[in-house]
Amino acid sequence: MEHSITTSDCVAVVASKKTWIEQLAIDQLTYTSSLPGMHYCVGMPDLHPGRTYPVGAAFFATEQIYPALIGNDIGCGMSLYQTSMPLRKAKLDKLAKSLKGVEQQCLKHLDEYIDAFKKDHQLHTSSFDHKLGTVGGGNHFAELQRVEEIYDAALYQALGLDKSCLQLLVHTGSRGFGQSILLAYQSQFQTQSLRCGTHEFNTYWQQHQQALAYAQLNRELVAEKFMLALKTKSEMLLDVHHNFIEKIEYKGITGYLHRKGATPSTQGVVMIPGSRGDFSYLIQPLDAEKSLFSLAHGAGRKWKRGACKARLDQRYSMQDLQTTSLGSRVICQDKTLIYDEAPEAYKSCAQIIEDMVDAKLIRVIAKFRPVMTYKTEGSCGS
DNA sequence: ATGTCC
Repeated sequence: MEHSITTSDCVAVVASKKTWIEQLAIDQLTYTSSLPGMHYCVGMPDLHPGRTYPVGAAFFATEQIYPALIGNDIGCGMSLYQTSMPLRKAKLDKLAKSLKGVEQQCLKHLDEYIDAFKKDHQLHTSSFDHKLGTVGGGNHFAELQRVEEIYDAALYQALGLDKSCLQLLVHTGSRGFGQSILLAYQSQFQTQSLRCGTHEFNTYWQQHQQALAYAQLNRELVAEKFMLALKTKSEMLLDVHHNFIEKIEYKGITGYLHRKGATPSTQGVVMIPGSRGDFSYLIQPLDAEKSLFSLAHGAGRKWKRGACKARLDQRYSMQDLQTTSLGSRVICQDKTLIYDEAPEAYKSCAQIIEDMVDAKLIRVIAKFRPVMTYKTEGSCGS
C-alpha cells in the first residue's frame, strides 16, 4: 500500500495518490511554511486553496503567531447533538415547515442566556450580537442527520447516540465578532506575525480566546433554536473548533499550533462532515502527533467558490439543488450559495476518511446520512 | 467568511 503521508523537511501532506489536491494549495502550504518561525506544517487530505493561505492544514510556529492565517472566522467549528426527534416523525415536508423562521426566533430566555454567558466570559461585544444564533454563509450549515451505519459499536454506545432519533450537526463560528478582531489587527499589522510577550500579542490572544467562546455560544444558540422550532430536546455530544491557535509543546518545543480548517485530534471523538449530498463520519482520533495533532475538517473543496454556478446552472435548476442524491432536502434561499455549496464542488468524504485511516490517524465509529441541510433563509444572492 | 451595498 502506498504511504498516505509524504514528508519533506518540515512540510507534510496526509493524502493518498487517489486524493486530488490542487497545486495552488500545495504552493500556499509551501509559502506559509517559509514564514518566519514556522517549524512544521501538515496539509490534511481536504487541503484546498484559500485567498493567501491554504485551508485544511496545521502550522506549528514558535515565538510568534499569525492572526492573518487564522482569518476572520476565529473559533469556527462543529458541534453534534443527539436529538429526541424520532425518525418515524421526521418527515421532510413537516421538518421544513417547522424550520420556517428558525433563525429569526427572538426569545427572552435566549437573551438572558446570552447576557449570562457574556458576563461569565467577560465579553463586551454588542454590535454583532443580533447575529448570534445564526448560521452565516460560506460552508456553514446546520444539518439534521441520521445514523446510516455503525462500525464500532462500543465507541458508538459510549457516546450516547440513539439511531432511532435524528442528530443535529452545527457548523458555524464567531460571525461578526471574529471579523472585527481580524480587521482591528490587520489595520495595524497587515499580515505580520505578533511576537509572544508583546502587548499586541496579548491583546490579540485575549480577543482570540473570547472569539472561541463566542463561536461556541453561537453553535449552542443555533442548536437551541432548532430544538425550539422542532419542539424537541437534544444533548450536546461534542463541540470542537477547527480554526484557531493553541499553545502546545511539540517535540519538546513550546510554540503555537495554528489550525486553519483542521480538526483537533486531542479532544476525543469528532465529526468529519461531507458535503450536503454526502455522508459525514464520526471518528475516534488515534495518535496524531505526526499530523500535528490534527485531522481533516471536512471533504475539502474541489471547485472554487464563485466558479460553481457557471459550471452547474445548465445542469441544475434551483429546485434540483434543493434535494440531493441521498434523498435529503436543502433549505437555502441564496442562489449563489446553493450553487457554491453543491455536492459536486466537494471531494468524496469517504476518500478523505480512507486516507486518514490508512495513515493510522483515525478509527471510524459511524457514518451519518444527511436528512435536511439548513443554510439560510435570507434571499439576497442572485 | 462577513457585512454592507448595489
